[in-house]
Amino acid sequence: MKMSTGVEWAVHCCVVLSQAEDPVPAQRLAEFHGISRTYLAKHLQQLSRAGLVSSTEGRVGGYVLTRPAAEISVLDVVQAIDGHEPAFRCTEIRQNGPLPASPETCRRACGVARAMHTAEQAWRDSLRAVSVADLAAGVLEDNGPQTFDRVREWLAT
Amino acid sequence: MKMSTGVEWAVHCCVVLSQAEDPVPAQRLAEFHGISRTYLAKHLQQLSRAGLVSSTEGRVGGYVLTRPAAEISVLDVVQAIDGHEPAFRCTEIRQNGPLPASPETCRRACGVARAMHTAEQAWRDSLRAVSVADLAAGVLEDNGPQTFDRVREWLAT
DNA sequence: TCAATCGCGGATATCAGATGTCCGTGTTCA
DNA sequence: TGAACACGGACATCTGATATCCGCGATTGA
Ligand code: SF4
Ligand code: SF4
Repeated sequence: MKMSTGVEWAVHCCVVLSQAEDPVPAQRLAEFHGISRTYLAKHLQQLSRAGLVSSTEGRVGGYVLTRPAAEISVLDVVQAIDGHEPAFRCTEIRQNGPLPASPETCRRACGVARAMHTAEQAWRDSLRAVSVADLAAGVLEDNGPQTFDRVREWLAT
Repeated sequence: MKMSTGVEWAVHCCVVLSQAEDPVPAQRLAEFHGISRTYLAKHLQQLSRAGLVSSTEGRVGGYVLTRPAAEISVLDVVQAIDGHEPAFRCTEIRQNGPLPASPETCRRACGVARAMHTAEQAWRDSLRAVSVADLAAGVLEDNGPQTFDRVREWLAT
């Protein structure tokens, strides 16, 4: 049970993008976070395909959020990077062995699968309740009010 | 984000064990579910180390639950197999780059990590609310009242 | 027009962990 | 004493995550 580390990168990038007024190239986002440029590019493309960010090509291109940060939940970012596959995947072992469950009882998920899916639903609900804007506010609280001014200043360099 | 498939095996084994009156050898549990004997043995050892089942060696050995099924939650089984590591692991990328966060602000987890951990807590709470006994009751409901009689009969073979 | 900068997608390499097997040891019981 | 069993370690294998690279097309400013 491990989440892709790219999720952390993507979330941080979204927070930064929420504070930038111009498109930010992947190059810049990568060096700001001290991470691999080429690999981050892959994840930004995933965000793009998910419709969370939009890209502009060419000389002064880069990435911009497509919606206000308050309308982008952490769940959106997580699912854009990590996919929509549930963590628990039923192998239907109840259909194996000397006493297999009958096909008609297998039409709906068994109790085990139901419990797992309910738990994952609770997890998703919790992540959906937090937006990128909330996170940005948290950063200000933790690092001081001028934090994003410094970020914008560095991005303009 | 993927849970070990051994979790499904382990949960099913616990349900079966909750209905057996004698110790059940790994061999038998494996063929009942149509899965690998040697690999399942590994997982049963993990359950044993976690204190969920107890093993008796020797000629008529096997596995028995150490507690009533109602006192074993699905979370217990999941953590015994999958470990206690959180799915989200902070890499502290806020300390990288041209504007690193100061060491004292990094003493506590940032907003991103807090949101992730809260969500995982909700997931654990949901799994903790379901016991192996609950699952066994669900099986009876899905597969008919004589299901476990047939299971016990086969185990006695 | 031309060169530099940028996003995009595919191919590829690398690596860690999950999955699965095997064997030697010790233990119990018929 | 031998058969059946649990246990742990040492492997082998396979999958997916991680990471890099290259060629392409788009855009912009010199
Ligand atoms: S009992 Fe549930 S988890 Fe197990 S094989 Fe059946 S549907 Fe899948
Ligand atoms: S912002 Fe949170 S998740 Fe990101 S590096 Fe800092 S502590 Fe880790």
